[in-house]
Amino acid sequence: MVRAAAAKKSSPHVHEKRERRKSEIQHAALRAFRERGYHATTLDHIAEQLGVRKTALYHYFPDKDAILFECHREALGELERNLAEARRLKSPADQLRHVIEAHVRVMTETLDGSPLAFEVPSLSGERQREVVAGRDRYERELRRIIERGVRAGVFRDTDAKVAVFAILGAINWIARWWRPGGALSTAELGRQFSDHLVGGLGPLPRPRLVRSPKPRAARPRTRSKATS
Amino acid sequence: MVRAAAAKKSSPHVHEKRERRKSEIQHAALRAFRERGYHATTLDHIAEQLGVRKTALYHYFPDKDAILFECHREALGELERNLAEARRLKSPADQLRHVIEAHVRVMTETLDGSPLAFEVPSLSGERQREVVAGRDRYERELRRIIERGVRAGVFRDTDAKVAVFAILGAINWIARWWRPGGALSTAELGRQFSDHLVGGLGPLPRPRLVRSPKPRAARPRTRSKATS
DNA sequence: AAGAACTTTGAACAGTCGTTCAGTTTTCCA
DNA sequence: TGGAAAACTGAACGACTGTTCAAAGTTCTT
Repeated sequence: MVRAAAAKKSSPHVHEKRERRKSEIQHAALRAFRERGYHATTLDHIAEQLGVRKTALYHYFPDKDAILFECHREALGELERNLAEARRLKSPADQLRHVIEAHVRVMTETLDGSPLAFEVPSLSGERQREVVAGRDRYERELRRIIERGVRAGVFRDTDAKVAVFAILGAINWIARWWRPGGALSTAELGRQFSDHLVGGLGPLPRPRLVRSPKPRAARPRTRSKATS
Repeated sequence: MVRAAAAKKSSPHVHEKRERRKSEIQHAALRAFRERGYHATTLDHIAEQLGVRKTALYHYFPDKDAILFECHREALGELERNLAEARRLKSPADQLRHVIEAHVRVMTETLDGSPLAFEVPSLSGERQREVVAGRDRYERELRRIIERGVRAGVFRDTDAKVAVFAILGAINWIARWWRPGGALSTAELGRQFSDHLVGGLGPLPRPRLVRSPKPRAARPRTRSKATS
């Protein structure tokens, strides 16, 4: 115990170096997950990118799951930071715009285009619960922004839950087609996404063409309760 | 050879029954893939839902991959049929609206909410190539609709590629939160999606708030060439 | 009712991969 | 420079799971 305490404080920058290495491992893992997905990625794949045997990874993470978990923790942290920034803006439209553009930046720059969001179900037990809780917090906050926008009249009356899912789906899907070094800058991508996804919440410019003879009033008024 | 030919034509409705069973297997597989993803799904999981041992599946599909592949083929077929329907509509906005709503219907009703699109990389070799080719055809067609809308002035001048990715991302993500039996009808979900995603391509209702001092004209004019 | 065709089964195999661990190499500090 | 701490390795294990196959069970046809 005394030894452990002594070892812990022995040298601050040893611990720091270890953290840097952990981060390297995480990024190598993210790149591998992007190519093959979590389950199809072996520890050998990750280790190979680092010029190391897979057993070396166990000095930094207790198991494969933990690598994915740490990636999620970091990503969620960044997203929450974005939310905090957005809260300083006035209008719901600006807030939503900011969150979208910042989220796009996280997807492309921080996560290197990795499909982290796809791999939540790959986490097991307690870890999955924690990540899901964080994700739910984030989604709830986005929903609130939209609901305030609806109340303020800047957004069309819409199901906020569905709108948030549409927005996050579009963003998460970036992992499937965007690659670093593409012609499209992340800033421009973010801008186009926010134009598209925030703009789509505004009042409908044209009256919707009626496709069926049913009167529009017959449209059910239910608000969704999406299970899960 | 003669025997094989005779067996093939022996009875038409035997073949039909076999097809029905294949379809049952596919749907059981889809449900399993939804819960755990392709790689985390074992043949035992699929077989268990059918009250059968996993070896029985080999009478219908040569391997696990083939089950996923057949699901993809069917889904792509439906999507192409939707495109054909859309082509009969006049305006690009209506076409896009129709394709989106029909695609949402495929996601929820046909595919039972299964994340098929997530599992393209799980396919191997030749099969993956075929599915990717089909998907690319679909995406290209959507892009054309948007480009015509831009030329016609009903859509804002926007990068069609990015817009299509945003739309498909939102739709594919449905698999991650929608569950059969939810309060939201698939028709209503489709309508809200098309409102959101088509509406977002219209002219921006409000002038964009300038966040940085850089003049908007400085925005690069490049069209994206997303790698892959 | 009998035989053929179809369907399902149980056992077994083979390859993959996460994980453990004792020991070696490297790095760092006194 | 010597010794401790940290980083890494190689070998091996064990569980899982896709796949094969010969045989048993079932369904259908004549």
